[in-house]
Parts: sequence; structure tokens; C-alpha cells
Amino acid sequence: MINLVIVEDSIDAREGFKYLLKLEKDFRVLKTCESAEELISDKEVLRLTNVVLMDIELPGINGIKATRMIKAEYPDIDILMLTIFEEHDKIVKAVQAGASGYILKNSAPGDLVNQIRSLSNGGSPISPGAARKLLDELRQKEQRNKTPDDYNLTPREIDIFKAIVEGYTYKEMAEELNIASSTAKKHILHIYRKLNVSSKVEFIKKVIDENLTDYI
Amino acid sequence: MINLVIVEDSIDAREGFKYLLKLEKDFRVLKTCESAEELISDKEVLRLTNVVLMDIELPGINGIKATRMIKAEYPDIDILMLTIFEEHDKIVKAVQAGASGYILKNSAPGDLVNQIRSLSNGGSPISPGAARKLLDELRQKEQRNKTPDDYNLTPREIDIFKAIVEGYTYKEMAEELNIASSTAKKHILHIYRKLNVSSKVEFIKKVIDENLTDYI
DNA sequence: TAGCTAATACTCCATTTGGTGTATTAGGCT
DNA sequence: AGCCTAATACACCAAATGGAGTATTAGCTA
Repeated sequence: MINLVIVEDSIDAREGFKYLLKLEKDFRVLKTCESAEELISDKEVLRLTNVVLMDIELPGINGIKATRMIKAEYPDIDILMLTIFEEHDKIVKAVQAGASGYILKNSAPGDLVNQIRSLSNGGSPISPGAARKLLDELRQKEQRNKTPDDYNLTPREIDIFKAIVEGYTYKEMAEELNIASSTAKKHILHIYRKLNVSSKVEFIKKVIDENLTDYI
Repeated sequence: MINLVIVEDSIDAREGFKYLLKLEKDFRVLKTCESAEELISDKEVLRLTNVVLMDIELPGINGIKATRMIKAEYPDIDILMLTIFEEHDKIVKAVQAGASGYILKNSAPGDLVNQIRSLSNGGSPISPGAARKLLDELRQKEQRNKTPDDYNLTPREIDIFKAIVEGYTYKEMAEELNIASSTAKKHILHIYRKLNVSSKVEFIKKVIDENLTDYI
């Protein structure tokens, strides 16, 4: 038995979803709400709920914020976001808020039922359009990947590289590597030249920006 | 007309997919390959291809690596990954390699055809299980989110904060904000105290680690 | 009014940094 | 052998940094 709640401000859509879901023997619609506040204040229902169909565009507290609030206190509730459009920002924010799925309101009825069922199987139903945006987002986040090899650092320079990233002063890294601090500084300046930076701040920012820390 | 290529080492699966796709009037199967090398070396076919059905587990060059290679030279080809299992690592790596979709080999025939069609509409078909793993991955990456508000910085400290992140020296930020450099330094030291750091390197690392840059 | 905070500014001090130059040695390659 | 690079070390110099201290003013709150 899957206990569901529908949060949707449009009465037509709300009643339509309710009608559709009541046809399924193993679904139980606990409540329909026209605002997120209505659900959030009903602890009794939340305690019993397995799945929430959450409209994104809601009056008052919007669907994304409501998702965040509900997931904070009821992490086991699966929240399926409903929307007309697949907007990049909202998709990403909904996922970050804790949404378990993201589908279009105009999905075919059979699809919606299967999508809800896939939640029970630990899946995350997501429309192809929304998936495309998530794939792009994830790919974009991993795009910056260089290694110190890209900068032709010598073995010693890599030692020094690591020490700078650790936050060592010239003196400290000299002691650590048994060299003079002037030598350490020489290496650092070589590294700066290869990375085309001229200060520690620039260096650290570049290292992190290009995920050079993955090498360490 | 959608031009397809199937890369699949199992002859049964290969022929099965081919049979299924040939039933569609607007699909054309240009080639079936039992290894990725077979496709990669066929520039003629690649030039005409719109969609590749790519098995992940392949002898020789695996599907993920092949995807990376193909996408590097043919960025417009959509590659749909086929697999039996939905393993987190492979899903993430496939996406990073440039895959446009990720589906199970045992998808219902009608689903597969619709999934390929959704590629043409700019979508990314992805199985619910794979989607779950991507959502988890994306959510995990955004978990670190603090704002300077968390550190009770004063308005002026925020000005200085931004200037440090930009890489300005005390002198430069003093000129920028029309104050004395000693004043700028005072603010910096206050910021360090609130963030519990004691150098620019530590500061920058913390700022980036906690996504404090999002505020700027 | 008194107390507190924010913003400003100066002082002193020691350390660190960034830049440049000079020099030597060892190892590898042509 | 000659050349080049990597590693090492020192020197000089100026600027920048981090830390501490002192002081003043303005605004806000109890």
C-alpha cells in the first residue's frame, strides 16, 4: 500500500490526479492540498505518507522550499516534483532540495502510475528533458580536470606544490623537505611561472578551479 | 530518419536490437558492431550516425572509453548506454564521458523505441534506478553550502571579503574602497578571526570548500 | 547616559612573500 | 664533450602579511 498526498494549486489537476490514483488498488490518497502549508502543518498525515506529488509553482511556500522542509523532518518521504516546464534551475534546485523525481504534469496516466511505482523500487522517475539538464549539469561540474602533468612539473616541484596547497610557509616546507627556504622559494616561483600565476592566492584558486587537488 | 549503430558483444542481444529497430520506418541501422574498435575505425559510418546504442561491458575498449573517444570527434552523436546493472560509478563515468542516456538492456521494446525517439527531441532517457544514482551524486556535490551570513560578517567585512577573494593586496583594496590599508588589514584580521583561519591560503581554501563564493 | 559595535586610522614589529640575479653540481642526451 | 635541465643555495631588495596595540567617531540600544 502506497500512501500518497497531492499538493497542487490547480483544482482541475488536483482532482484529476486524485481520480487517476484512486483507480489503483494499492494506492491510497491520504489528502489533497492546494498549498504546501496545508501539508506541512498536518503532522498526522505526514507521518503516514510515503509519496508526495508536489507541484513546483505554488502560492506561498513554493514546491522546492516545501520539499526541503519536508525532507528535513521526514527524510523517508519520496517527493515527486510536478511541473509543466523543465527549467534547468528548478530541476537542479529541486534535486538539491531532496526531490526523488521530476516529471511533467502532462505525462500519460499509465506513465504516472509506473513512475510512482518505480519510487517504491528505489528508483527516481525523471522525464527525458529533465534528465538531459541533469546530465549536462553533472558533466559541467566535472569538466575541469587537469593534472599537474599538464604543467610539466618536475618531481621536486610536485613536492613543493603539495606543500603550498597544505598552506606551508617557505620556511616550513624547507624544513619538511630538508632544503633551504631559498630553494623552496625558487621551486615555488618556477611553479608559478608554469601555472602562470604570481601569488599564493592565485595559485590556490587555480589549483582548486582546475581540480588539481585530485592529484594529491 | 534516425541513423543508428549498435555496439554490443552478445550476438543475441545485437541481433535482437537490430530486429527491433528495423521494424521502425524512421530508423535505419547503419551497422552492428561486436566491439567498439569496429565502430571507431569506421569513419564513414560515424559521419552518418545520429545515435549509438553502446554496451558498457565490451571486450577491448569498453563502452565508457569508447563514448569519450567518439564524443571527442563527433560531439553531435547521441550515445545511449546499455547495461544490465545500474552501478553508481559506471553511471557517473558514462555521463562524464558524454553519454546522452542510460537504459537497461531488458527495457520493454516499446520503451526502447520511445527512448531513442526522446533523444531526437533533445531528451535524455534514463532508467529510474540510474536516475536515482545521478540525483544522489548531484545532491552530494552541492551539500556544502554556507553563506558569509553564517559567520556574521558586517557589511564592510563583506566588501573586504570579496576583495580578498579577488586577490587584491591590502594596498589595492584600500584604494578600491577609499580607506587606509591599515584599515583594510584590520577588517581582514577580523574576518580571519570569524572564519577561524590565519592566512590568505587558509581563507581561500575555506571559502571555496564551503562554496562561500556563491554569495559573491 | 552608558555601553557596545562598527568603521576608521595610525604605530610598532617580525616574518613572509615575490622577484631578480649569480653560482654549482649531477645526470641525461646528442 | 657540450648542452640542457633539475636541484640546490646564497644574495639583494621591496612589498606584503600577520599580529598586537591605541585611539576616535558614529550609531544604536537599554
